[in-house]
Amino acid sequence: MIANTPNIITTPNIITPNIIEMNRENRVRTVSCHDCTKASVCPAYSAGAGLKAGDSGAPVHRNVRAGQNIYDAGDTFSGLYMVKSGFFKSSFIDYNGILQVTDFFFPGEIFGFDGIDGGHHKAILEALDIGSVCKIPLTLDGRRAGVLWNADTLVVLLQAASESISRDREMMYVLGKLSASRRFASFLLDISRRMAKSGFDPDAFRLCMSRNDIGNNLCLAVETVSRLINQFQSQGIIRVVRRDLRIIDRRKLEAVAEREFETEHLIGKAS
Amino acid sequence: MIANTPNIITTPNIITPNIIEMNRENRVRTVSCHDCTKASVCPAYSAGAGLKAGDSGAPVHRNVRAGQNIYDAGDTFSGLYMVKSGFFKSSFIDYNGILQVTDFFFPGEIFGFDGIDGGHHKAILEALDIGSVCKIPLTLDGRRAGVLWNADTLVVLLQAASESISRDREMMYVLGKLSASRRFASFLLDISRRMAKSGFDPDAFRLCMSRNDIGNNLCLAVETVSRLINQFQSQGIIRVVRRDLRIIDRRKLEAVAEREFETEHLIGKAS
DNA sequence: CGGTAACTTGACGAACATCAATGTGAGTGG
DNA sequence: CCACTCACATTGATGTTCGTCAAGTTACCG
Repeated sequence: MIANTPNIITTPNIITPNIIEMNRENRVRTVSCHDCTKASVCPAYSAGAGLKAGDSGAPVHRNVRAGQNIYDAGDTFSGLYMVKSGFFKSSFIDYNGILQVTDFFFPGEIFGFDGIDGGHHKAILEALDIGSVCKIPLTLDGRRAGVLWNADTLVVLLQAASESISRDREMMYVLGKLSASRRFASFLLDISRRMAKSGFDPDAFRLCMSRNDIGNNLCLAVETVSRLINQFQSQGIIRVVRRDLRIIDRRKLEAVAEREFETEHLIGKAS
Repeated sequence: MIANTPNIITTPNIITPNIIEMNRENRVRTVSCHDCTKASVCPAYSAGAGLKAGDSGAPVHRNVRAGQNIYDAGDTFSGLYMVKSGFFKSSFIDYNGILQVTDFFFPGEIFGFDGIDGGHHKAILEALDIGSVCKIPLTLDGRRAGVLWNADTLVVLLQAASESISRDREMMYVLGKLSASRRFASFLLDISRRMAKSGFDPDAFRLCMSRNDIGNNLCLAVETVSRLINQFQSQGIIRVVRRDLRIIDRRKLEAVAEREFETEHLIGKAS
């Protein structure tokens, strides 16, 4: 999918690793890691600081349109990805052929861990909008890391993996133990938090995914999600127009997520 | 909890790293990593091969009794643990004070990742039986790994973390999408597989955890677990006497887990 | 033994899925 | 500019799974 080394254009900037950016299919431009707004959270930055453009371990930038896949299930693992802009969806197809949305990714976040164990990606990674990612090449042949990788970098990766584990644990809890309304409230708060972390307004944002994706991710029927949106809206907690969402009463939303606030069970009841 | 360096007893064996074993409180004995049956799957083995007993990075062996904790929520992260024998339970307490059983660990498996992100353990790790673990000291001050750790070792850890992520994803799927009977069937198959991997009989083993723990882990009521055990038993799939379980018809168990086999919905129905 | 924790069994209802029908808006093409 | 389409979203009616409550039963440990 990503042209790895062949199309690399060497630029005057040879002190810092260069990034190949592909605009609409074949247009590419190189960017310096130093200019990257995500450098502070990027494991490639510390590791690649001494790399030259064209080195096999140099990060590769890629632009995508909505609906495009970064990788598919079964693709050979060849590195991790840092979201530079846009929003991404991670899903996989279970042995019954049913799609399962496992996660969403926001700018500044790292994905691709699903490919380390076993050497092949288990998930499908799809762009939900126009966006860009930076691929951090990483080879794990046997037990030896790619030559460009030092212990410091791997610690950063280990920390990212650990964060991913923590989030998954949280998610297991949400799926297993929480009612539909608490799940949805938790979901909104999580999105809001990550939006803020990515530099967006935590109280007014555009839901980048469909109701279907939300339902799938929370393991709720689409209809339930729809009803919850309405319920929250009529309770003055949020305000939604299509996919644009505004959190009106964050306190109340948190209360719902933590059960302090008993939501009227409008769902599944004959009115 | 674990005395780290003070009680180390240096032995004649100084070529390989030595392990401190503490029997009933204060009795300790040193063991060589070379004699360890889990060396092939242990990240400490490759990393520690050149260490001497007493070195700060040397693995530390510890024996535990049922009910003892390896670490508690909030404990400072100081390393990962490899299960040498026995069975362990990982749980945490959510912000509502409710206990959530997240995982079980079998001989040869590694736990402790919950402490890497943030530097403090989020989980409580309890021994379900008499057993022993080997602590693999690992410090992550800032972004720098403990001096004894090389890139190779960290790759092993990264792979273990990735496996943990894969397992968690699987679990999210189980919790969110599967019916009670499919969950329980999946649970039994998972236990069986891991039992086999640990060198036990995959078809006849002792459930090391209580019904309560199973229910909690699968996010099912204890009563439901009890009913499912009965149901599976009357369908000739398993045979259970207290905690001793035998898989009679593995094919059928797999079919239940994958929905091919429609379990009679004996539950919640007036007979 | 007797007391407690673990487990089983039954009855009932609530929460949510499912089914079905309708609404809505972004494209597309004339 | 208007019809047409198609995916996405809403809304209502009905049914099933599983949690909850309650009352046993059994093992276990002093």
